[in-house]
Amino acid sequence: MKKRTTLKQLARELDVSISTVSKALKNSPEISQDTIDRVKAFAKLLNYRPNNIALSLKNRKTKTIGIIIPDIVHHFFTKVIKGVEKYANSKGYNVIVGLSNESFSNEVINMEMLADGSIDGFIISMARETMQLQDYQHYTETLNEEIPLVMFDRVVAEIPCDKVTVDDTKGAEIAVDTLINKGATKIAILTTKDYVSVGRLRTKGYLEALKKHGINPIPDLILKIDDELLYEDDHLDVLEKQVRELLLIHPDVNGIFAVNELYAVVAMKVAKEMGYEIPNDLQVIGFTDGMLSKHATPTLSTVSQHGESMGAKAAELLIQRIDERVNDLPKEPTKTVIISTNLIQRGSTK
Amino acid sequence: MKKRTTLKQLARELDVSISTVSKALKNSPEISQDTIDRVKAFAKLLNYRPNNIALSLKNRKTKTIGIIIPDIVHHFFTKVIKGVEKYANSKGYNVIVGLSNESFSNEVINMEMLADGSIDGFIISMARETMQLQDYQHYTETLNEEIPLVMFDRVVAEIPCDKVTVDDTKGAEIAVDTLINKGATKIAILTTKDYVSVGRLRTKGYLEALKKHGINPIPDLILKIDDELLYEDDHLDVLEKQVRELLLIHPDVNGIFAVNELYAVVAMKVAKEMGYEIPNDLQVIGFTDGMLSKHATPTLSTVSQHGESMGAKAAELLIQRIDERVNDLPKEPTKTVIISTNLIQRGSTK
DNA sequence: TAACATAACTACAACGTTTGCGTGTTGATA
DNA sequence: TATCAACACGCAAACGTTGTAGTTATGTTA
Repeated sequence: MKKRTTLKQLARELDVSISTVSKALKNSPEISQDTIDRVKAFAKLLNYRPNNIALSLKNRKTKTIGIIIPDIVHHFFTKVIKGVEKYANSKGYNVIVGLSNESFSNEVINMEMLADGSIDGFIISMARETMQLQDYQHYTETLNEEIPLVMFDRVVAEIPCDKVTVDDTKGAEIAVDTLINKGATKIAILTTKDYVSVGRLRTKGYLEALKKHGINPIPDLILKIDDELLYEDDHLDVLEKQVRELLLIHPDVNGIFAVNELYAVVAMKVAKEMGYEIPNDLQVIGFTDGMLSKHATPTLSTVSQHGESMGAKAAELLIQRIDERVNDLPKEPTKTVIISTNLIQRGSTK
Repeated sequence: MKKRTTLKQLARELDVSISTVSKALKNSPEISQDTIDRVKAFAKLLNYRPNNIALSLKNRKTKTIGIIIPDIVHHFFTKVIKGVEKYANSKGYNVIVGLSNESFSNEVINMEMLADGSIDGFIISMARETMQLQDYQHYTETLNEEIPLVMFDRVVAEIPCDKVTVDDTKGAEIAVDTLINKGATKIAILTTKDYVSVGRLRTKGYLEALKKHGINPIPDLILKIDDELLYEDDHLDVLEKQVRELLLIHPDVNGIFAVNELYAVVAMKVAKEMGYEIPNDLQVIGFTDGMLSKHATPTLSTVSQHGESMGAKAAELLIQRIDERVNDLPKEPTKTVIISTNLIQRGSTK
């Protein structure tokens, strides 16, 4: 295997010491201009590039951050990665991606692989299974090892770390509020089981909006979907069936709020098949502004989560913590940044 | 900054040498069982984990591969990453992601950042700008430094490296063939400018299918869209307008083949607005099987690219090259693996 | 009891950097 | 002609590992 150019090689060939080469390349005043020029010229000739691994070892930092997400085939997470990447790159950091595939053990394994010194800190959104099991040991261990950790979107109060979330409750409330203001009187919600924090919070917002308008919630209209494997193709049928049943029993539903865009799009599809005119007979609002929302028919009104901003913010918080750690600065208390949502109105609402 | 447990610390506290600790942890026969047990117990107590950076430095390999893609907010690339990740992880590799955002300079910068020893090899899909400029110096340099490189999807013949592509021509041909067999007689194609290799190849397949059936291509029906910034929201209007014009001038078009799913979905939207019934008046087939295809109305028939397989294959090829390199094996000639496509028939065709 | 084998360690170099400090050579000063 | 800066550079340690080559004791054999 051909070895890359090293300081040692340059030193040998130029007949000076390694330190001289190193210093020359850094324009150290200790070195004569003459030598500096010679070294630099030769280094360029041999295409010398300092070895980052050696630097990482010496400096005890890798300038790399790890992001662990449940699923990359998911527009929202993809946006977050983009935000993380952008900010991180601007600060000279690289981003290493780990996928948990919603599995607890994958999450643990991935984190362990990276916690061997490969990264300076983590950005994480919990796997579904982790939320179910409520086993957060790997997070606390990471924190114990003083590896900074920032959670986003799917967070949990028990872990004392910086967090970036969306104001799920508020976003949902505004969505439902809008539905009501646009004339919807009987509004269903398509949400997830309660262990998914975002589902729970968005449901809360839904209920609050109803309450504000003096509407009594009807249990039948709250569809808590078991999203296990939902993004695997076949399992959407279950959702379709449930929506169909709901509309059969309550044909006068005229508003639907879905906690993600996929649910919303499926709901629209079923409703259209059943003869509903959207938005005239039935108005729909989703959550998360992805490809589907933009290109569904009709286009879907939705609560935008600003994934990219979330990613950038998470990266910012993390890098702050890393600096704090390496410079032995006093520890700031952990903070939770809430990225505000906004409602994008499109064709599925009046 | 708290430092992690190292061999040195263990050695000091156990009052043995560093080498003894290292060997004990590896069950070396040189070390007495007694000592092995003591060391291991203490190591576990202090939660010792070998420092990967130090290992990377020593072994001159990082067990990390870099993947550079034009855009992560793109279902296809996302699938590829997933495939790469899965395979790489199974071989003990981590994956570090760089985004070029379709920009040449970003691509170069990203590659340079990683070529400092941070990774053992690259998996790349070219940025659009790189294809336009046809400046491949950064690839050849990488190759010169003997850093293995595998290109996928957007590849170019000039670079002597392993490649993974889809049989774009064949896939397109089958799609158009199917359209014809299902009764379409006047078929338009929505494609990209020719510098995008996949666009060019798919157009070729389109032409071949027509030829096979003795249909004369009509230049008007070949829409080469400048996809600069296409995925930025506003710029879809341009596409819409062009499709609309096409259908106004040639209202008897009864088949559309689009080289990606977004074009297909937009075309369907425009056609529906203009009163076409899909698939009765007009049949549509796209390329790339993503979220949009599955959830459009009607659902979109499409040529599936098997992104995940492509990613896995690329990772496999790359890791082979890395092994070849570190073990100084004889160099195999470069190969190009073609992942076959298949047509998924859904609602947009009869 | 001298010679030697064996078990159980330890020392050291190396991977590629950076950096504080030491050192040898100039030329100028007293 | 001693003395002393200033200059230009080299040395060595450190980051955390691993593996090869010693180095001790102890025990065995002739």
